[in-house]
Amino acid sequence: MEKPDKDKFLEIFPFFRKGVPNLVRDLLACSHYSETGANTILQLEGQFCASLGLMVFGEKRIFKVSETGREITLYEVGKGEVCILNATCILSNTPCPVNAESLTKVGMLLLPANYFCNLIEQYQDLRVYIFSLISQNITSMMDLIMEVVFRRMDERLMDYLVEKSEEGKLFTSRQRIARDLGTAREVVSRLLKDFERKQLIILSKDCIELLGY
Amino acid sequence: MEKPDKDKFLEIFPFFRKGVPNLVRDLLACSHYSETGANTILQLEGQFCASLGLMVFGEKRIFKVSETGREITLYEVGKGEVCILNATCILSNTPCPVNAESLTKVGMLLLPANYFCNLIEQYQDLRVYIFSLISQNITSMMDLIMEVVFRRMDERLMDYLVEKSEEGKLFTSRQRIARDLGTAREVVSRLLKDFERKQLIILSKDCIELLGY
DNA sequence: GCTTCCTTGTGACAAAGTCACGCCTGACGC
DNA sequence: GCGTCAGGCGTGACTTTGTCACAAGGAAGC
Repeated sequence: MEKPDKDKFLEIFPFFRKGVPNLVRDLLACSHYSETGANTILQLEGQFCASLGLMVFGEKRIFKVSETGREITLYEVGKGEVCILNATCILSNTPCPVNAESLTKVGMLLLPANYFCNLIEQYQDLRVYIFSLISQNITSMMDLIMEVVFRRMDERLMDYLVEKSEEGKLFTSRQRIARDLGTAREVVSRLLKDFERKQLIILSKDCIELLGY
Repeated sequence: MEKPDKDKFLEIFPFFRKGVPNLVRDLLACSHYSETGANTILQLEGQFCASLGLMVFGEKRIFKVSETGREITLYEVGKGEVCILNATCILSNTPCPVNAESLTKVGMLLLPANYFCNLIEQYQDLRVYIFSLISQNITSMMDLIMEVVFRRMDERLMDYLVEKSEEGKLFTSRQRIARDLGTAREVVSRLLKDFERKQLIILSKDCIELLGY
């Protein structure tokens, strides 16, 4: 795939349709296009962000790692989205507090940090866009805190299965599920077996099948 | 106490010293001053924020409540600070996702939502201020998630005791500690007794005394 | 064939949350 | 004085969750 033109860009980022056309022109003029394979580290905790990544296609996950190696996925960023921590780190000139990893092959428009700072000063539309992203993100952070502090793991796991499955089927390793939920692989295994015993799911090689589907 | 004048305001919010003087003038002109007693609910989850509260003195805590009644304190806001969720909710016109409660008697400058939106469009200094608040806050949310997901409660409790105590002494109920940490009262009791057994603290009526002090 | 890496299963144990119960104390009204 | 009521606290039993050590299986590469 090539760097998107203006029409293609507006198709992917429909938010900018309502704004002034110059913003899109400048965004495209200042950024360059880059693709990366699946399962590649895109950002390490503690590093400064060189540029803002506007996702053209694919998905990446934003996550934290504990000292003991356990992980938790904070959120995922997909087509037509921007990682809000990426934006705030650039705007506040602070190092990035999280890691990022591509889940699929990804294509991004990379807007260098200083251009992004200029554009956000210049265009009210862009400020509104970023603010709305921030508020959504903070709210989702709150929800995540609620999840991990107050909810039981079996509920969280079942929600995860329902959300991530397609047509009642999910082909994700327990390891990966544990990493997303912020728990241990053993816990996921245990709970999945409980679910099977309660006839909520069927476990077969590489596949978790939801019976309620 | 009365509504602060310009000098008093700059003493409390030194950030605005470097900015244009008109911003402070407008901030003061548009806001009114209000005081509230200790332990009073200032904001309920789900309600829209009528105005931005600039803390002149006192402290409030921002917290979440679970269905079962357990609580966790997300952060506290003190003199010279602004609650960032308050700001983002106004700017994104979304209902507030958290509760707020005064811990002491508090005095706030209340800047009505629409004035705040106007001022932030008008003054770059104010935008920079809010952005820096947001990035700090998001980072502190990340830290909180790391805490609750990855760290053990005894470590978190000991950190809490050290941070909150003055001259090695703390006069906080176990109930309140549990509410701050997002755990149950019984857990706090149990751990404090462990600490005492290990000769890390001395428990007496109403007081927790740190021995390492 | 072999090694290497990733994933999984298991049982035992430790840490943390839940629940039911009862005690104490201070505030309030009578 | 007295009763009562709410809030804080302590306890033990139990469940849920995280940790650890160990073993086994499968896929990929050589």
